[in-house]
Amino acid sequence: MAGSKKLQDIKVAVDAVVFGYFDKKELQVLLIQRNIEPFKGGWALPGGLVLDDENLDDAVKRELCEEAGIKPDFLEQLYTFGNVGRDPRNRVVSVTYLGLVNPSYHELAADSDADDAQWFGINSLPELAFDHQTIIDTALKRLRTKIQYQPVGFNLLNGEFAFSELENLYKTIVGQEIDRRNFRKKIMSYGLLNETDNFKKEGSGRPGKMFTFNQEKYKELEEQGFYFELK
Amino acid sequence: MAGSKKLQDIKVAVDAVVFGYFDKKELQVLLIQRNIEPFKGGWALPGGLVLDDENLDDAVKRELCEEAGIKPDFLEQLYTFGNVGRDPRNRVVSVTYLGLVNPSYHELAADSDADDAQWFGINSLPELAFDHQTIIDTALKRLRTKIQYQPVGFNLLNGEFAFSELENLYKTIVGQEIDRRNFRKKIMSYGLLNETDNFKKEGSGRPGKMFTFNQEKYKELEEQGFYFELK
DNA sequence: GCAAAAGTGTTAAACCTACACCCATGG
DNA sequence: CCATGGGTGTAGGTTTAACACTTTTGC
Repeated sequence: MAGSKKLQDIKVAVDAVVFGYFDKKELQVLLIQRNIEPFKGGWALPGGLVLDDENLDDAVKRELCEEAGIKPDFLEQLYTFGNVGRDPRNRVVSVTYLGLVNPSYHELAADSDADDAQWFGINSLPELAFDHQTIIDTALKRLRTKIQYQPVGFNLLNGEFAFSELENLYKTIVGQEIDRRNFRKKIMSYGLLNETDNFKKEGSGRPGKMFTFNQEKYKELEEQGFYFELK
Repeated sequence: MAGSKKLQDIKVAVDAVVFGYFDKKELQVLLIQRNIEPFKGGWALPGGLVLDDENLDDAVKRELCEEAGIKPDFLEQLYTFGNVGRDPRNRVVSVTYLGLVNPSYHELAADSDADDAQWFGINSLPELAFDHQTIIDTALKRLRTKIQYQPVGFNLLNGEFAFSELENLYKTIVGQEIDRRNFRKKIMSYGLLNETDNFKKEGSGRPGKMFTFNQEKYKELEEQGFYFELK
């Protein structure tokens, strides 16, 4: 760390790309309508400046809570965007996060000042402020990769889910057909799903068994060098 | 981006973990001896504050050039460390990078103000300033993972290398024995190595053919959805 | 001719892929 | 009884893993 230059004038922000997966259609992204300039009235990722005495992780969590009443089930650092000129006002370096929430957040809470927060389908996003479209692209790419070697998909489902929901989720995220039988065999072979006594009731057709993901067992296996992997 | 709070007082720095691989032993990390407080006289990663009108990537490149006369063959963002208290003076958020250099950097340039830059074996690091040990740990972990699904190892070798050098590199980084025959078959099967007419002269035993890595072909294949992978 | 590293094939096991029919439910 | 989605097995091909001897060179 050198630095003998005048006074650095750079702001540090955090922004989050939070994905949700509701009603078996496309992935959704959480956006906030801006009520200040620049891009006033436009849509942007939730986020904001980091407080002086606040860790980065805490800052994102705070912003998500304040702006949308959301506590993601999964949240990890994505990438730091800091090019000159990405914010027209002054230099802002933004540490971005990738978040995943379960379907209980479909209806955004009426508590909090969340009235300008909204879910948008990944394929029908509005024009976005700053370089936020790039950030979303980066997040999507990461999610697509990550879901193939870490069991993060479960964070987008309810605690209890039918197998077909998992199937649809993977089809949606990876964006291609999967072989139902092979997929089930593979997932089941890891022994990470616990069968419950419940059955999926909504929808037509034969009701499917509900499963839960065994997080503890996964952690255990992981420590022994096990790698979740789909191909 | 909310922010109506007083004035944010956070500095933005970049730091780099640059790895080198020389004389077939352990991986080496580039460290700089600090000549200012805090940790004056101690060892730290190369890096420093970002200039107001400078992109993050440019900032790391500049610092590496200034502090050690090095231009890495491979350089990518690693992680952003920004916890309160990681710098005893004031709040510093550090965007860290992972860099790889080829063996021509073994002797650090006499140009530049590089006299306090030095290579340290990954297993014999001195006490490090700030949270730099954590950063190195993160970088090592990333390198170990990355080398298994992206051909980054070649950036640690000379343009022309013997197969055994590649072998040793993988053994060193992954930290376990590999089957020479299977490894060679696998690598060769990708058709990404060009045979040269040269032979390795140093060392005893039968001289090995020298190869070069075909970067162009790799880029091409990559665009067609090809994934380099070792297992 | 000895020590040191380079070069090379085969076989069994594991894993992946492709593929189609019957089952349980609600209407 | 029909429509809808749930649940299941097998065979062929590909990939991985394990394993040891011959070749070339310098000394």
